[in-house]
Amino acid sequence: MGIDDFSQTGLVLGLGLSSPSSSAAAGDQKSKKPAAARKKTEPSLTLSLSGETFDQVRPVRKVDFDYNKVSCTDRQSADLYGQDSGASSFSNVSVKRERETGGEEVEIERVSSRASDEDDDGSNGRKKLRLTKAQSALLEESFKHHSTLNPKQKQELARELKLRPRQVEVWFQNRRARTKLKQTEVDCEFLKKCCETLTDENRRLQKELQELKALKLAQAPLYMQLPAATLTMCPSCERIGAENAAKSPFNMAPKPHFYSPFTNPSAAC
DNA sequence: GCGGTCAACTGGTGAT
DNA sequence: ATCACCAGTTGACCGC
Repeated sequence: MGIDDFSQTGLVLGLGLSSPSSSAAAGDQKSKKPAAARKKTEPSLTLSLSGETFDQVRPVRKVDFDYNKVSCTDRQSADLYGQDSGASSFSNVSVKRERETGGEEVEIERVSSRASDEDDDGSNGRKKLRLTKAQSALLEESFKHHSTLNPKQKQELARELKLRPRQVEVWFQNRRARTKLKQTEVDCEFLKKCCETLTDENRRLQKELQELKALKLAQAPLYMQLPAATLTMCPSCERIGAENAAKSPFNMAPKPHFYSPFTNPSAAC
C-alpha cells in the first residue's frame, strides 16, 4: 500500500503530540525552549481528513520521543505540501523523492529498516525535509520582500505553505545565513582583487622609485655620489646649500651642503 | 564512499 | 523571563 493508496482515502493518519496548549504551532513560537515544550507534550495518534492536522507535525530529534505524525497528503496537494506535511516525516517509512524529467516530483515509498529498528527502541533519527519547488518559490518570493518576518507574517506564510511557523522561521534563518555567506564570498573576492591591484601598484611604484633614485644618483655631483660616511656637513653652508638645491634636477627641499673631506671647505664656502 | 546541500538543532546574546 | 536572531553544528539526503 503506497502513499497514493493512502491519499485516495482522503484521510490522514497522524502520529504526533497533542500539546496541552492551543497548538503545536503556537508552542513552537517559544523557540527558545523547544525541547522543554516537547517534553510536556503527549504522543497521540490522530485520524483526520487530509490537510487538517499539518500543524501537529513535529520535527524529529534523535533523543526525543518520536512525535512525528504519520500522515499522507493527497496527490492534489502533493506539489505544494507534499512532504513535510506528512510523507517526509514518517516515523517508520522514509520517502525518497525523485525528480522526473518534467521537473515534477514524485514520492516513492520505501521501507527503512533503520526506522523500523528505531521504532523498537523508541528513538528516531530526524528525517530530512525537502521543501517542494512551490514552497521554496513562495518562501523565496517572501524573502525578497522582507528578509525577516514578524509573527503575523510567519503565521500567515506557514498557513499558506502548510508548514509549521517554526519551519518557516528556520527557513528564513538559514536563508539569511546563506545570503550572508554568499555576500561574504563576494566581499572576499572583491578584497582579493583589491589586494592584487594594490600589490601591482605597489610594485610599480617601487620600481619607479628605484628608477628615480638611479637617475638622481647619475645626475648628482661627484661629491654627492660619495658614501655618506665620507661626507661632513658644512657648518656655514646655508646659502650655498640652497643654491645647490635649486640646481637639483629633482628640485626638492633645500639640501644641506656637503663637502668632501678631499676638498677645501673654506674654498667651497 | 564522499562531499555538498540544507532543514533542523543548540547555545549564546541582545532587546523588551 | 521571554523572544528573536545569529553562529555553529548535526544529520539526512542526493549526485557523483
